[in-house]
Amino acid sequence: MLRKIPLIIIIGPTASGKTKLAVELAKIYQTEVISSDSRQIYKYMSIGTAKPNNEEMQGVKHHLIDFLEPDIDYSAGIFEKDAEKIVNELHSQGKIPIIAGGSGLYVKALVEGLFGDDKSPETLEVRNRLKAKLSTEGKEALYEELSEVDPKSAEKYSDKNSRRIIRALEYYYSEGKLFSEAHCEDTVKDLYHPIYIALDWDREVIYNRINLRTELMWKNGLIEETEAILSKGFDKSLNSLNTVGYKECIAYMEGKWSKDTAIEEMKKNTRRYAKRQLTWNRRIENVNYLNAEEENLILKAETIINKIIGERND
RNA sequence: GGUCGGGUAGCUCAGUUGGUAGAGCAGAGGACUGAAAAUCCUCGUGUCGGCGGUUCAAUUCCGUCCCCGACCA
Repeated sequence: MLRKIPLIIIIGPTASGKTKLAVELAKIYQTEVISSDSRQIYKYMSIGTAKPNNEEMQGVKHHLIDFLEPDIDYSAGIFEKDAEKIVNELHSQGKIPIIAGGSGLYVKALVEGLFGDDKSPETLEVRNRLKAKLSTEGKEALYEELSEVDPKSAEKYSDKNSRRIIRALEYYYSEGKLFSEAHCEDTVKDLYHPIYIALDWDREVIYNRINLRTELMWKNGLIEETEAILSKGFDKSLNSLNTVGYKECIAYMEGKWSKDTAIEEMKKNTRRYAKRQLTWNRRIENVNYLNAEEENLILKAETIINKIIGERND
């Protein structure tokens, strides 16, 4: 019987200390870290994404960090493939992979898998067509189209979130299958045994950490970093730059906001991001919550992990 | 000490010709399978500064006290 591969997965809102805990655990288990962060993948975006530097990594190898130019598109699907490969490599070396990062969908894609094939050029074409329709005819028209094609998906996306509508339509047109039907099929991969460790802070405390970290980012050169990225010729409309921190910094650089306003907006948007992460994480089952303010945090995490690994019989 | 403004949601304020109140922001809850640091939905009860008085009824009118601001001494 093939055993499932254990994965240590560190979750928690932004600024909760995931990176640090991941590094400490990697040292203990003599393993490596796979980042599940949709923005730390990009080169040059370091201060604004709180990408760990050499000192913070303490010699622990980090994968899927700092390896793409900001104009390269990436996605949960590509992440799944990339991460899977590294997981297998580490596992074959007898190492337990540690996954740490803020992008919940990426983690889900890795652990549970995604249905459908890779994004084909054809899919992109369909998406562009749908985006064009959105801007000329509006989201009501798109929603109507989805209601006709796939009423079940339309019901699910009754909030008329145009991103979701486009995705459901794009899936149907490029795969020839209803998005809602694909959803019903069993897509859970069941290859892995995820061990979730969540860093839990009082709301007020994590918000304070976010506020302080934001101030620090500006002090440590967020403006210079953003300037450098733009002067390399990367356009501000790139998805990679549609990111908390860079958006506000660009608004400041363009004179739309004062520096103070930009900083306050960045704090607020980071807080909201953290809140969304918390909402997402609440739906994950079998999460081991650790009070991040407690003493011996690392030891506690280690105890939990050892217990689970010792008990598992898959 | 005197005069004039103010004191209403966490903040900034609106309002009630007397029938116990509502915006913006902040915040909260939620959705979300290839853009996810993205994208989208929902949510406003608070001793209307305290205590008295008038009134069927006061947050609203009157008195008084407290607090904040400006000006005058």
